[in-house]
Amino acid sequence: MESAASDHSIHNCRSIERPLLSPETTVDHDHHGKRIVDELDFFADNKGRLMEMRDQTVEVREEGAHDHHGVGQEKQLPDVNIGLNLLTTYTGSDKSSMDDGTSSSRNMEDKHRTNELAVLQAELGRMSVENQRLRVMISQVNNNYQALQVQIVTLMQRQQNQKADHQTPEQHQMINNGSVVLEEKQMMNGFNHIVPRQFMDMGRAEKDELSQCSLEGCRSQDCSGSPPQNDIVESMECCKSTSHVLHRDLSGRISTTNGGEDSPDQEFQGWVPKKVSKMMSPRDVDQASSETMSMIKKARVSVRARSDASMISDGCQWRKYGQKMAKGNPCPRAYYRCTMGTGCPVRKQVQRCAEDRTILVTTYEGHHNHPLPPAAMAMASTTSAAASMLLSGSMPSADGLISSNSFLARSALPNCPPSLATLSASAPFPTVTLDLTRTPTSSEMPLGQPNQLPPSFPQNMMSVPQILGQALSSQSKFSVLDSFQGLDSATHSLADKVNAATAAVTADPNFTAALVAAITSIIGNVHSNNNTNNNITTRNNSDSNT
DNA sequence: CGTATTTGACCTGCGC
DNA sequence: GCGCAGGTCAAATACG
Repeated sequence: MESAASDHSIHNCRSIERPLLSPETTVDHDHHGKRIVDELDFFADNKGRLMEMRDQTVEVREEGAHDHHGVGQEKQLPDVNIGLNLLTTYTGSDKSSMDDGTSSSRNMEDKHRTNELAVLQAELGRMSVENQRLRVMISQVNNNYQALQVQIVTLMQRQQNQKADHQTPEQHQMINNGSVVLEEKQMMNGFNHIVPRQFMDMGRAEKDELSQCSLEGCRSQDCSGSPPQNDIVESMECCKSTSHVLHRDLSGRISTTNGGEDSPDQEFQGWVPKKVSKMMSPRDVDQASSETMSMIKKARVSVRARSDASMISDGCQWRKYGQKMAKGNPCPRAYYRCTMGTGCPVRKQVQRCAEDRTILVTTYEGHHNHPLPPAAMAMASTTSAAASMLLSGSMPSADGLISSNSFLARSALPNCPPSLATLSASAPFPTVTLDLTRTPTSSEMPLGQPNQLPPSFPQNMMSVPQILGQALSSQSKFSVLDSFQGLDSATHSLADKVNAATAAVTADPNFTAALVAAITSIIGNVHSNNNTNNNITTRNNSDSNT
């Protein structure tokens, strides 16, 4: 009976999706030759704007550089210069041959153009100053971030030393095992590179640490049935084990003794086969579930966007592994997993809104354990930061439990309009919802930014990096820090600077996409390109040299 | 033939 | 304990 209804519903929904798969619809092929059916390119508009902005930024910087040397405008502004020379030549050499009547009018025209030129020059000068100010701000942000990073590394090393001093005999035995020693070495070798990623993936790191622990637990205790992991997974797990130290120490919550180290919660094992969890003893499972599920929730980031496409393109490769009818929604929910990295734990659910089927709801869960292409960096960093923020806010601090709702609402997304980003810590999973189907009102726009976004979808998508950049790249990260460490003053001042920089950036929508994407990339992937923040300037410098 | 998708079955958690 | 719903698995199928 129900199945008949479900089938009917499925059929109905397919009738919605089928046209998208019809020959006249776009069936895309990415560079890997894999088929991507009718995706909405989430950052296509953004990318285009990024390219535009890059060019514009280069121009501004060139002008600004000349401006600082006090050089005249003729060299630096060839376009304007051409007009000026033409005017000068024209009014000078041909003046005698000109009719008197036309001559006076041309003089007026020349004066008018000269005034226009002066206005333009003043505008350029103002833009140059603004540009310089933004560069200084970004530089300050980067410096402060690096300083914090150093503190984190120092803290991690200190805690790791303490951990080594207090290792249980079991752990000593594990480390004496050859493979584990190798992992430890790899971990330490990649230490400096891992830190920023861990910093971003703190929320997931907690899950990952558990998966790592569960795997190690299998190796050390039930090695007989443990399936061999490939090298990639091994190395990734090494990274996770480092984050394990970081997060446990910072949160001060996860027990370092006996079963806590081996908590085999299947919920956090990424794509480890179920066989692994089944090999856990019931005692371990119980202990793990009691320890982890009581304090950890699965953080999710949900994005609502209007789209006729069956899936939004976020730069990652996804493989569909299931589809299910959800209660209360006639449209089926599709389940995807990331296939860009081996054993990547990231999943996403795609479902159309029951009330408005033009709205596509994409829910991300987990953090990528592999390098991401630039196109995927923005969304991945966003979801990572949002999930981390959510977990950090819902996790207890040293002073006690932080109310996730109030804490997050006030500190995590202070610049994000409530209508665009909402936080929910309700069961079963805490979720950040970014509603891209709405346009913020002027009163909702952060930092007094005027509402310049028409409600049409492509324009609306421009709000994504704004929201993400403001709310997640800056604020959420610091809220994570605040909840973990006693770096309040430093981080608050840093947050203030980021706020100021963000305010300056968002004041000019033309800069928003490029700068926010850059900042997001910096925060999300500092370890791989620690000078990414300088890329804006260095690249422009190199461009200006060419 | 290899890979991706589909889809029914199965597992798990939760409420009653 | 039972049923429901969400989530995942894996064999079957489709596709290039």
